[in-house]
Amino acid sequence: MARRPPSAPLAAKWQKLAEGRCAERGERLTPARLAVYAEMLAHDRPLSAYELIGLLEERQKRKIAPLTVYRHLDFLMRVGLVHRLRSAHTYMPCDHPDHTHESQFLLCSSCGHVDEVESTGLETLLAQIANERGFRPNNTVVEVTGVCGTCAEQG
Amino acid sequence: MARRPPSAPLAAKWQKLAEGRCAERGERLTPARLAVYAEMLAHDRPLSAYELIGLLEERQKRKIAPLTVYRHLDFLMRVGLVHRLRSAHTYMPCDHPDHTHESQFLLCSSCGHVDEVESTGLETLLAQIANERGFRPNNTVVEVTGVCGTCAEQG
DNA sequence: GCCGAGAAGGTTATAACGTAACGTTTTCAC
DNA sequence: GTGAAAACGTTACGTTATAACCTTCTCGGC
Repeated sequence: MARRPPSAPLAAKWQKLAEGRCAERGERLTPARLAVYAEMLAHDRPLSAYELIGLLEERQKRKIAPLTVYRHLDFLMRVGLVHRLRSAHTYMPCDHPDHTHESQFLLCSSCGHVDEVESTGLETLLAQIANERGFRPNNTVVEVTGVCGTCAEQG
Repeated sequence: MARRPPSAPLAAKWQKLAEGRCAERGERLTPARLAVYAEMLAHDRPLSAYELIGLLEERQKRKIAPLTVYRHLDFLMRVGLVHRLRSAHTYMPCDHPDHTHESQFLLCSSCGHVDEVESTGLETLLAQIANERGFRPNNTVVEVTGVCGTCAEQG
């Protein structure tokens, strides 16, 4: 890459965490990948791949192909920095990037907020259910759509 | 509709259950809706909306618009006869159509088989997690992708 | 330094999934 | 029969995701 593309501002703390996560796995956190991650962190809500494309194009003043962003998203999910929300066809940064884990999500259909939950009890129970059936889990999706506490109070 | 469209053969038992389910809710199980349901029952695997369109077009020898099938699928999901698998963008008939319930799914990435599980323990736990956060659940997706017992044995 | 292998990135095109807007037909209570 | 609501059809479109292929970059070994 001739020049590093302009990126959203990224708190040093997050960048360190991201670099560490990639280094652990012998993966490369390239500027292009970092730019996608930074763009996601710059917004406090889940973004669709095409929203990301639009934001990145605006920031970098150039055309970006869908495949490019999808590849970066795949990478970021592989190293555990990003989650995909299948119910909403959106992606969001992991709220607990300091360790690898399965997550569960509570998606508010009113305000769009997503609460990332880590319930070991739930994970254990799911593992048990799979185990009873000789099933070897690979990837688990737990997404609850509804109305969050804040929105529920407001009517 | 002038003539009832030719449908996949449908065991009387399933049709009775489907009619019962619709009657309970004051919903109409029209021939077009039944045709979609029957097509799904005629295959022992989850089908995508567009696979369904193809199968129905072949059987009925006429063009069918995507929207038509999506509407019928929405109806069938609303009355609880059909589930949507978000991980796979597919739809399958409910394995326990004799009562309403939340389901969890084990999807085998090797043979494509889907095991529909009903764990009240899991439902309770999910309800508890939501409740602790003041969250009012509306729809819950639990999908575990992996390798089923049969495929795991075969290597 | 340089060179080769593999990872990463870019480009074009297209497949797959899903919905909007609008008008017509059917059903059913009255 | 008649009016209202549900169901259905048609055209067009928007969104999400991947295929195939080629170029560029990175990094270890010489």
